Amino acid sequence: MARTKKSARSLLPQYRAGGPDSAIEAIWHVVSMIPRGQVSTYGAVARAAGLPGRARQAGYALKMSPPEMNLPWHRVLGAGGRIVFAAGSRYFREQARRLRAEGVVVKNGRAAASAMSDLEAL
DNA sequence: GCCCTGACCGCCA
DNA sequence: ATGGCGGCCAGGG
Repeated sequence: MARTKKSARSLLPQYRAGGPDSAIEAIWHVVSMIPRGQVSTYGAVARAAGLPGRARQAGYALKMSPPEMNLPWHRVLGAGGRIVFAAGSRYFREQARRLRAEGVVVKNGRAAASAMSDLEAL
């Protein structure tokens, strides 16, 4: 997927203004609610956003999220708590660093299951 | 509109 | 644990 910019980015004003009314906004909203020190997965986020089976959308939404939004993207992992970025890559290290910074145990690119939050309960 | 590429997922060999 | 496969769907060419 090559980069995009405007489409999703142009939704930021609406997101700030009101409640989620689009797939991307719903995802951003869910991610913003993951507690510090806890993590979730793309699939779970998508479900919680009312988009079951659309984990890819969650990834897309995060990729497109404006930095100014300061979403805790690092708390979103692949199935099983695995960091999806290529091991050793820049983002991989960045995510592991941020997670450990908030107390999440990361071993071999995988977060301890105990840190997995139950979005259903939010 | 068709084809390919993804910050994905679950199932099965 | 590892790899392949089909399913999912938005963008870009």
